[in-house]
Amino acid sequence: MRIGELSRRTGVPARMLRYYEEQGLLEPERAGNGYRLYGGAAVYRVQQIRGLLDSGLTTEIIRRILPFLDAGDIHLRPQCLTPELAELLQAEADRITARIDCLARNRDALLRYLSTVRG
Amino acid sequence: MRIGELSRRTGVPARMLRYYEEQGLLEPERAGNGYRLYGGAAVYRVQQIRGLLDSGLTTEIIRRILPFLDAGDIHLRPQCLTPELAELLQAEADRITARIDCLARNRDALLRYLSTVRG
DNA sequence: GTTTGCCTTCACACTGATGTGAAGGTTTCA
DNA sequence: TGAAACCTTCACATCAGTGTGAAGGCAAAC
Repeated sequence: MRIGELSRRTGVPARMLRYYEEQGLLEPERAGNGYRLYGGAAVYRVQQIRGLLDSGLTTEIIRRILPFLDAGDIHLRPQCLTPELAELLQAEADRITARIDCLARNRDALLRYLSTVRG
Repeated sequence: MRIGELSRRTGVPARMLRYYEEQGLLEPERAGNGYRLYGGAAVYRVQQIRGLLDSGLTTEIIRRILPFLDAGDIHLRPQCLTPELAELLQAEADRITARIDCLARNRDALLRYLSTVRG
């Protein structure tokens, strides 16, 4: 699909799809006329990017961990994982866990208040 | 305590503590000479603010939900909760849940990859 | 063949969170 | 009395993510 359809299907402005590409998060094919061409998987990919951005990750962090988030097959060879990279991924996972804990704690407090007051 | 000590104890630059105050997230007392004076609870409060900011909330959202996050007592009277406010709090709780789901999904994928490759 | 609706790149503006530093007041200590 | 270490306000800069629009190419439809 072209950029307009992807934009419509994800609700993300075409401007941002180009920006995410510039940041190395999307790599669409190009048609002969220069138009960007996205596969169906791009819809999920874009939603994933937006969710992570909205949860406080930067495009730089997302770019680094993105190859390992859908790791079905290709990256499974151990030589892809240098010790430094493993450490980075583990550190990011830990930061994400800290975010989850913080969010869960505060959301629960919010819901507790709501249910108490609502009676 | 004064701003320097709070900064030291939280690791947050004094500059940002003043900014959070400007945004309505902190309300320190003032000494006769104009110095800001924080109570001990400010340490936790600041860490809470930082955690939420790092998880994608804005100072504006934090300001709105903050009074209800520590709701031990004061705000428990139902007349504090207009239907509009309840809706807003519920909507924010839902957004937070969406963030948690997104983060957990991607963190789990990351950890799955790590444990597979590490063997 | 011109209009219409896509698409392209490029540039400039804005916003929120943050860094940096100037200019000056207060307290403490040598 | 003066230096050192606090504090104050104010202003200007930076950075990432986003909005907006200009100038122009391509393609389908009338």
